[in-house]
Amino acid sequence: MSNRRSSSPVNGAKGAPALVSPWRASRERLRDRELKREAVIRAAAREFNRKGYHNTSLDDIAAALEVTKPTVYYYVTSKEQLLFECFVAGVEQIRAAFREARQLPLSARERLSAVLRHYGEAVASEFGWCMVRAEDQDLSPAMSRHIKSLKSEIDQGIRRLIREGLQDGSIAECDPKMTAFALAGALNWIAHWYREDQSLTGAQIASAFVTVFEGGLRPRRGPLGIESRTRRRRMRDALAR
Amino acid sequence: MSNRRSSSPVNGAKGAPALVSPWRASRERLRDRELKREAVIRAAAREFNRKGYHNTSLDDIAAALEVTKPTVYYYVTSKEQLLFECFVAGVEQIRAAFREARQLPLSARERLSAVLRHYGEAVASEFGWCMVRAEDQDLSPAMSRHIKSLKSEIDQGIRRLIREGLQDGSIAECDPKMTAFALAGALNWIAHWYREDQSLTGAQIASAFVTVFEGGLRPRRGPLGIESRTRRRRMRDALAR
DNA sequence: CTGCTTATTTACTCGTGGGTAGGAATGCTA
DNA sequence: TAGCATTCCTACCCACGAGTAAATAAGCAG
Repeated sequence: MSNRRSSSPVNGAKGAPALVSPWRASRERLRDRELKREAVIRAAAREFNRKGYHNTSLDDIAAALEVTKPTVYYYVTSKEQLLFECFVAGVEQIRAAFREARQLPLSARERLSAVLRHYGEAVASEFGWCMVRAEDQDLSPAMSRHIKSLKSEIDQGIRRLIREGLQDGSIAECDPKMTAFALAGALNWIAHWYREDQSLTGAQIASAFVTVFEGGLRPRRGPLGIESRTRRRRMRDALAR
Repeated sequence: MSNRRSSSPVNGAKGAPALVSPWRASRERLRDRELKREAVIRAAAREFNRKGYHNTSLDDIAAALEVTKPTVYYYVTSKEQLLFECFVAGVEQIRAAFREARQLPLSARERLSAVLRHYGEAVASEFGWCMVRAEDQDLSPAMSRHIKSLKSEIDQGIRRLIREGLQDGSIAECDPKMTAFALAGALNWIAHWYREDQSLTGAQIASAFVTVFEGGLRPRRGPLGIESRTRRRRMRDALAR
């Protein structure tokens, strides 16, 4: 980094100015700037995550970066935009999950499960809070519309996978709309409690959830093993009590 | 209502002053006051529900009641308390659901489903938003602790029912903690979208969710009917594509 | 009628926080 | 060296909203 300047004049003196373009420095500054901008957005995400959008001031975010408020404003235009960028960062992870799943040579249910696992990981990630809890109420009508359309896209993607599962027989009879709400809701909610209990990774939680969704609460009647029969007897006893 | 006062003097003139106690008026004023207080809390719940806690000013709440801000402060001591009262009103419905379910002579899974149905209705109710989205971050440490303990009580209640279901065999093998999170999360999330789509009642939504939870996504292999076999073939075809 | 209580108002205080103006470093270009 | 762009800071503005002081209206008690 710092030696660039000292070597530059030497090359320049040899008559090869094209080799070390004079634009290089400015390109690197641009890249620097982009990195800093991302740092601002990540810092905002962390603070929102910790204290909520309304309880986080731009002074807080600036302090977390060890700069002052106007510096933050040098990289973003408003607090609202900051939230929006965090939101988009989170949503992008989920959209990637859909693209990836589309390639998999699996039944629709298995593709859905793959998407849900990624979905859960995204919600437990740094931007999960912003993605899940960015309230339309906190944003201008224009941004609110934009966010709603992104959310709707994800919702429709899940419903579509469910419908495909109904078609290929890998998913049991159900109402796609309500089922999609139930699945997404369970995963979204992770953002509310994950902070407090980090004993599991996002991936582990998502997998546990998917297992519940796939199997359901009601026990499946396979060939009855010994413990299954015991259980059934216990239940009869309990009911007879 | 209004004729009571006109008849009072007549009774009083007959020499039966004890019959119309002089305290009665003040007792009624007290009751009036309580009714007004409840109206304030309900109005707050509605406004929070529409615009969120931070985007609702006490002036808004007052305006909704067609009074002024100090009047609201005559009935509650702070905005925080207002949110807290809304929260408690919501939670109380759920606690009632647990008490009720305890009496039912059913398997644990069925009792759990009954609780979840009431739970879903409560979340879709007037106070659902406040109950579900009251952020610890928005409240003083003392209230935050109080709210957390109430929430935890509900969580433990669900886990307990799940454990009972594992014991009596009515619930399939699962991790009680994660399963409770998944179920509660799906239902809690209703508060995020129910405003927008009121085509179903809270009870209908809750029932649809419970059906999904109980059955699971994976089809159950009963005696294969014609359509089940067709589905399986379709799936093989899809996979072979 | 007089005084006490309840209920509600008008008219404020004051802290907080989003956002900005304008200047000072820093460094690149000519 | 001057000159221009980038980056960051100090010092502000100002709107909004929680909460309050104090006055007023409306009953009711003696």
